[in-house]
Amino acid sequence: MKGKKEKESKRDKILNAAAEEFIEYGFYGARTQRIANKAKVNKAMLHYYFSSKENIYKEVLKTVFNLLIEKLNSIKVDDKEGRPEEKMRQIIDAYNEVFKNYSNYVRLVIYEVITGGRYIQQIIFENINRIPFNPWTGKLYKYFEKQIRKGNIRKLNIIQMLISLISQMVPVYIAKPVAENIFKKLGLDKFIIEKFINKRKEFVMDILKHGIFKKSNKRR
Amino acid sequence: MKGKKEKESKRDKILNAAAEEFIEYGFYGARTQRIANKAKVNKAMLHYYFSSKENIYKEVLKTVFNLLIEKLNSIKVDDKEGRPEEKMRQIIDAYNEVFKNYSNYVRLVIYEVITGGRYIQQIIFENINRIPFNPWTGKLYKYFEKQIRKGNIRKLNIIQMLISLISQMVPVYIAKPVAENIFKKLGLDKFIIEKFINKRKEFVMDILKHGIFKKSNKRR
DNA sequence: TTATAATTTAACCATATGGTTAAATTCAAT
DNA sequence: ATTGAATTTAACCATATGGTTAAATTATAA
Repeated sequence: MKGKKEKESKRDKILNAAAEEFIEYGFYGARTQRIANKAKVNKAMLHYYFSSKENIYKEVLKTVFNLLIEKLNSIKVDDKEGRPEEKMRQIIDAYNEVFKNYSNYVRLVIYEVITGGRYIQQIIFENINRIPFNPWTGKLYKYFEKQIRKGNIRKLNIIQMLISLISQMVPVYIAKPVAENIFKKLGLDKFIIEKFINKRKEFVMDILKHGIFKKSNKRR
Repeated sequence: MKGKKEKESKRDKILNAAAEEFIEYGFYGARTQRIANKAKVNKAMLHYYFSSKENIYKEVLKTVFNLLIEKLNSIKVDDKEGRPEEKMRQIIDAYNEVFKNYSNYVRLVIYEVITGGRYIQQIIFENINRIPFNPWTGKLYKYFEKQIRKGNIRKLNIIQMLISLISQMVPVYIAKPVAENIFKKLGLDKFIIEKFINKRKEFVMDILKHGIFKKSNKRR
């Protein structure tokens, strides 16, 4: 999970193996023996390093969360340069890239949320200030706040807008395997899906361009 | 799961109990003994009616899928009446109502998709013609196709647009419990979440109004 | 090299698990 | 009331499960 230069520690091997297992089976369906097999360790090592299956899951979630937040936070939203529209494009590109490259981790976060989110809510609570779209300190939030103040985008609820931005991008990566199998069953070329997904960010940009920017900012 | 007038059959009791169990624990984490307890039947009855845990899951998924599709298909998209913008509002209202009222079933579908979708892909394949947004026979698809032809909305990819429409509405219902717990931990009133969610469809309508309708169709 | 700490192992544990089976019970038709 | 079919039950099964433990092995420091 961390691409460190030195040999992967046993603890990290376990975490990586566990992440795979939780992504595929969820917490309740994950099996400690399978995790041990994947990590090529004796099952008791899981308990030596983590004490319980639950602790492994918590640690995996924390690690996944930290990685995703780090990636999302590495996106520059400094408004000193670039037209607002161009900046929006960069944000969409960058976010899309994260969701695309880490779709398995996104999958795990979604699993956690749909099964009640008891663990991730604590993680979010403890890291609320690191989240780029939190309405108190989030740098992405502040960026859009400023654009509204400057008159570049319409006055609207920023959180609602950010939910729209993110929620339009995520599903295609999550549903891709299913869509491809269905296309296969329909005798269609799954290459169509790839093309469709590659167009997704452009479509989202198009909708948001028309949807939130003031008219004078738009290039037809 | 089916609100029939007569007393709920034992088979249906099992399906309802199983749906609850699968929603909470997923397929792999669900336990047949718990399903039996929830349904107030002896565990062997699950096998008498359904043969295996897998068959129960398939049947639950099929039933959930059928119900959701039925609800989504009951929405009139006849374009003989009402302005396109008003019609869009009705579609958003109606879809929002389905996602809100059946958020647990949506949760299960999402679970199935993120864990590989092996069962639901077959269900979708077999019912492709009933899906309102399928690009060959879907009535929602055809509706938007016509609006584009009539010049009421911009020329755009309809599937991309429908993904945008749906994907903007679903997450708030899925994340609601988690968000409420986080707000609670932050000492904030969870009533804010309820208000926020109630505004969601209006926001989605606003974005799509600006985002897809041609200029002469818009009321500022 | 030795002693200690850290890591790892193999065996174990009590219980859980999806599924099976034969007997008991209930239902429906005559 | 009787018979056969359908349903239900209690017990069972072989294996799986998360976790425990003491011994063995390895690593580290002096």
